[in-house]
Amino acid sequence: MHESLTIGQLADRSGVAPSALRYYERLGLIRAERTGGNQRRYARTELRRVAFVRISQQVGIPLEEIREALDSLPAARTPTPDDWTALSQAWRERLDEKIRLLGKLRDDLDSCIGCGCLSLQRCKLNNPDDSLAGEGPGARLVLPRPSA
Amino acid sequence: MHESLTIGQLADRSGVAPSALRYYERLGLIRAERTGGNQRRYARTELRRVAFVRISQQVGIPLEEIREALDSLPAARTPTPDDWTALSQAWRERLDEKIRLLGKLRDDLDSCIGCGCLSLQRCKLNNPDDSLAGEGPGARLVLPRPSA
DNA sequence: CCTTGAGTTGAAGTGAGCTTTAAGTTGCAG
DNA sequence: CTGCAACTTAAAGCTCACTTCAACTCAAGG
Repeated sequence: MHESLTIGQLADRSGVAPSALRYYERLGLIRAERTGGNQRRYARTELRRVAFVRISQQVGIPLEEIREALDSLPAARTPTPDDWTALSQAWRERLDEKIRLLGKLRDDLDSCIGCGCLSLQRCKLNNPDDSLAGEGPGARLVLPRPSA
Repeated sequence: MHESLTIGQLADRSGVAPSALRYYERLGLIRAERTGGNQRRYARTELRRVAFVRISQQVGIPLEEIREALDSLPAARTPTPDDWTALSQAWRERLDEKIRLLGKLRDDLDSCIGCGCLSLQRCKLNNPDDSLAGEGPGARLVLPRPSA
């Protein structure tokens, strides 16, 4: 038991529930071999994939986009650290941008809340170009969402 | 027509859909008077409440918590700028914390993705104490969510 | 061999935050 | 006073990211 992991072991090691792991597999985020009895067996490298998924979620990236990113990893060989680093580079830019926007929100917060402006429309806090928008789930047309 | 606003006018000015405004009202986030014909009429100060709701959402605060915060505003008189500033102070702390955590995530990202660690459990990126967790919607036990 | 815990599936449920729909009422411009 | 856009409601629908359930099957220790 150190070549491959059962779903329970992967769950314990990753901190992600088995049901979530099965869900991720359905979405194509991770993959598993099967035993003769149809049970999942995970290569240890899947642990890294799961880690990447969780980190990406914390950056506020939806699973579908994470899947697209993971699809860019070489399928033939086991991804090298360099592959992973390349992948995380784009995320890092999003992270930087998010941090920048939150900083702006913070700087604007007191002045805008305390000011006389009653219009979100003109308010710099609601400027679409500066929006932190377009994050998560839910059924909306255009609007922002909470995030990590 | 500059004493009170119709729902359409508030929607236009706030950038929030009428359906969302009605939803906010059901949750107790905003209030409206009614005309003889049962249509909503909003005081201009409601614009500020809507602004506060949207800003708070960008900070990653769920509507229920936003409601609790808004409930702390004086009901009797129209809230002063000072009232709003006091209210936003707590949010500002959350914002600072969020920014700090995202910064840490960013600093750890390359090193952890590039490193040999395969365990989210021990990895500083997944340390519960450092978690960006507990954000948004969805049915989960413990886990983080995307955010602004 | 037998029991028991761990794993399997598909389908349905959950929760946040809305939107959409249906069926009707109001308000104001012409 | 008529016509039409804007409003009203309750209920149902939607997305995301999962969890829970029911009904099994598998794997391994005693």
